[in-house]
Amino acid sequence: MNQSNILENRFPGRRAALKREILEQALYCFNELGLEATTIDAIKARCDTSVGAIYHHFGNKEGILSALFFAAQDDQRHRLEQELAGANSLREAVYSIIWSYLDWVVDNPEWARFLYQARSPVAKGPFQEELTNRNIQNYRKLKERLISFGNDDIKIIQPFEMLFSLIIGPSENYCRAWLSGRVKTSPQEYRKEFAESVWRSLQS
Amino acid sequence: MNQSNILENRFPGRRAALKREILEQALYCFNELGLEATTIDAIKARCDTSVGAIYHHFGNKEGILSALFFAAQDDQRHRLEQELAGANSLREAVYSIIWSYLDWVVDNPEWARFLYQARSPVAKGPFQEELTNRNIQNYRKLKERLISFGNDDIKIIQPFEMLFSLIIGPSENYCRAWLSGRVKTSPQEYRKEFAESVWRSLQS
DNA sequence: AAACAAAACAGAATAATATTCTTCAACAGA
DNA sequence: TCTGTTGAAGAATATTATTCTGTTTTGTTT
Repeated sequence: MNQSNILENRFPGRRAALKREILEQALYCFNELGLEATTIDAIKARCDTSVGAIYHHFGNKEGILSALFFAAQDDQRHRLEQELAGANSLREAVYSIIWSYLDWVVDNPEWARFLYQARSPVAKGPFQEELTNRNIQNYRKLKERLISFGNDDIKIIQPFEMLFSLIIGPSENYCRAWLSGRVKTSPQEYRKEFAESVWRSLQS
Repeated sequence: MNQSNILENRFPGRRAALKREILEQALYCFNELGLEATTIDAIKARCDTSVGAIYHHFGNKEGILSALFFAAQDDQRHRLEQELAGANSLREAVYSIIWSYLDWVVDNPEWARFLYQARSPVAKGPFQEELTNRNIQNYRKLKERLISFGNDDIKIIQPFEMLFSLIIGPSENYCRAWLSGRVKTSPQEYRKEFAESVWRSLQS
């Protein structure tokens, strides 16, 4: 049972019920068994439907993968934009990015886990271009938002392409470790420390 | 053609020639086509051998994947240990970790690319336990090495499990972006900036 | 060198899995 | 009600992974 409503937001209505069900069970299978080890048959069995229905909705296995991936990514980005909208300085913006990221992962661990492992396959599959476009788009928007605050209150010495890695890198690495069980403490416990550390790292 | 000798180090000698060849071509296929899209037949065709030979050497597709993965990981760790051995302070140690990481990725881009995308599958497959053990081992060793310098010259406020993410997170994120083509500038150009930024982030 | 055992290799046969195709049912709009 | 469109089922097919059996090469022992 998924407490979040990522699927309901993206595929609303009664008629999409089976579509959502397939995606939900596929998400479970992918996370539990791994991408390659998950068979259409396994998904079919878990939601008690037919191969015909699955292929009707998604075309092929990659279609399921991509649908899940983009749903998750959009939800994550949506959260980011909400948080970022309230920021009134570069410092607040950096904090927003980090906190919204950590919060989202903690709120949607299964989706986050999937997002990490599905990126490479999606990046190579038939949705390659769509993914690239989205990334460029998101990247540009974020850049403009950050630049909008100006550099006055603090000198940001790093080039921009590096800046993004400095901001999100530590949180991302920790979340991966947490989702894989390598570390036990919830990322949320370190919210403050992550944001402050990053902010320190940005001072010239 | 691979200029590095990761394979020759790990599977030396004349008799392992085909084994190395299979791995090299498999690496190429996995990176080019993706893990799932790579078929045994495609690998077979590229090194002009038989399915029998492939299965004799690796058991199954996951066997190939895992052999490549552990070869790469060991080489990367080896480089880290070499660099780390020369460090005389916590500051130098942090620099060593970051620099050896960036250098290794730049020297072995194909291997690095593979390492990122193969982690999840290997972590779930039959070598799950071996991977976990190695990680625990490496993690412990690194921790002890860092602790050996003492906290005297600088206060490290973060808990240790978080510390590792602060050190390697930014570099890792940037390398992923670089290997996927999202950013163009070589990680090596930012060697200094990455290390200095991280060191700043660690000051209390 | 001859004999033997073990490993390397080849390729046909089989099994597992993804995908297509044909058919029928539910449903929305005229 | 009729009609075209979408949803769904499951048998049939195609693709791919894996097994199995036999042959060759290699290394070792006598």
